[in-house]
Amino acid sequence: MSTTWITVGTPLPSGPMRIAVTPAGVVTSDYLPGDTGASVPACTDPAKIDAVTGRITEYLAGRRRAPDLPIDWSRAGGAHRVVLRTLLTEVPYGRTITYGELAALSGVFEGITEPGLAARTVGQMMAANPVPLLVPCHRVVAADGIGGFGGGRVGIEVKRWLLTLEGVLEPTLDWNGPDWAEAAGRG
DNA sequence: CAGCCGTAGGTGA
DNA sequence: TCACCTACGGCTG
Repeated sequence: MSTTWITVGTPLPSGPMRIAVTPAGVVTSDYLPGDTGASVPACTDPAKIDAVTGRITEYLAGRRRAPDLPIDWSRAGGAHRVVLRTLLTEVPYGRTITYGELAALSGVFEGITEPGLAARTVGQMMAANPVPLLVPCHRVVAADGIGGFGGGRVGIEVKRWLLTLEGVLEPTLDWNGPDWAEAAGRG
């Protein structure tokens, strides 16, 4: 499977994102475009670059409710994939769900009775989400707060930024995204 | 209210 | 294949 990278500039606190695409769709996205090995070449297909760049840019500008890019699910299998797909299809823009609620909704943890175990496992799965942003793992929060996020210290800032974009959180003074009042319908 | 701990899936070597 | 590391949450002191 040929994989190529596309770097997309964003207003996120973490800076540009790195998106890996295959013929099937987006297989990996990463908020922190580290030097992930030289074996993967940059994408040179203008159509793909336009689609990926355009839709992510529009989503982050508040002009689109989801990136709506095709996802290559090959990096997530079994229960992991079920949970990610449940999140993608059941939790809409501007809504949040707790780790425990998503666990129950996915139906993957039927036999688990240990309190908190299913929720923690979902946290693991979110942390291992191969396509953050496309699968809105930022909408999954802890029962008693915002929960965590990958990518070190800047990670939680990215989560807060995305939740602010979707009108879940109120913007801070350094908010650099689209007009929140307009996006929230308070015009 | 602030820790502590159980438990299982992902990831890198 | 193995060891290590968590993006939680209920319970205890």
